[in-house]
Amino acid sequence: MSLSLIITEPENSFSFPFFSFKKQNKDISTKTLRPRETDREMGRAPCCDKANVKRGPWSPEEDAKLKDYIEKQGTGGNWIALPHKAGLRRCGKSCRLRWLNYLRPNIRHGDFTEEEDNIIYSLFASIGSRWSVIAAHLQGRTDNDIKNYWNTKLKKKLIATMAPPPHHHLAIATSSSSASPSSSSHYNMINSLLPYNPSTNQLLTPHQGIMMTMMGQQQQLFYQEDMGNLVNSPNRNNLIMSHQEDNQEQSTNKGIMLLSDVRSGSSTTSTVTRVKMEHRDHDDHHHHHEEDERSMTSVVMEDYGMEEIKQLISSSCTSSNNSLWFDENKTEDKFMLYY
DNA sequence: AAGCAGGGCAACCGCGAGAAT
DNA sequence: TATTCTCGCGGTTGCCCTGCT
Repeated sequence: MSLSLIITEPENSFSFPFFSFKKQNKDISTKTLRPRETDREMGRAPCCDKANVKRGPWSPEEDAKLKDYIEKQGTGGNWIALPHKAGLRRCGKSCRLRWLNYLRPNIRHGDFTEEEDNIIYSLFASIGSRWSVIAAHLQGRTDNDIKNYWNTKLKKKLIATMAPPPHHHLAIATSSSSASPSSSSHYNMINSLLPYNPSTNQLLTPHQGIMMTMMGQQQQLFYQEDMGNLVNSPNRNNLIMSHQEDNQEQSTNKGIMLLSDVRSGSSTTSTVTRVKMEHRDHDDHHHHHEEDERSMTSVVMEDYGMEEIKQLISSSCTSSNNSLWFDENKTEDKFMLYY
């Protein structure tokens, strides 16, 4: 049994509908040359003279000064120099924050509508806590506002309206099944959860899925199985896909299929990974799955590109229990099939 | 009325990334 | 190419207000 699942990842970020994360730059060879390290060693000069700048709440006079200056002169593309020019004893970052979150025109505060709630739910489910992106979808709202609203109200609202998950959870970790490990990135997502509603034996909608993610409970163990690699080359436009004959009961045949691309020169390698769920209180299932993993066979599907694979899987989603999610915000050829 | 606890929110902090030099 | 500067982001902090005892 493997609790880790590695997804090949060609870009710098990766998001699932229920959690997202940024790829951290762990390249030691370049990291040692990064400005951050150099700055730290040398003692980075602060962006402003902390001793001579005012901190804390803004007074109406300061607000007026800042607003007046920006409306007349603009920011000039330099927030650091702005407070001096505007006659303010404030840090440039503080000015920027004040302007963006409070003073700029058409800002709205408080009284989030039901529609806005739903947008936040939906976007949080698909991209996670990228508040600036979420804010971009809500006219007049700032990322700070949404973040505060989420942390203080929406989260509680969700918890209050949804029952805690009784039995099932999906703990997902990353693992690699890539045929080209040199181009792979490994992500550790052990604490993340995938959506699944045990009472209906179905995966959850994005809205519902947030709840599971937020609960932070991992009462169940799940495992992943490798489904092999898809190889899609312009020169050899075949797909080689390992698959497994699944003769398990329908009730256990629930999970998530992850497809992701790794481009290497003219060819693209796509990793296919299926994550399945199991009942912790049924260890027999657990062993049964392990046996199944060994019975993988290979087939060749001619003339399928990534788009065709998507369509193929899409067209196979005839059951209402299935859903296919593409990452609308990313450009990678990556999607998930819930089944 | 005073003290305390919790919630809400504005502001701060530190970091990564990209632009500029 | 290496270094520095600046911006923008998300997480965190801390103040203030409100309600409860």
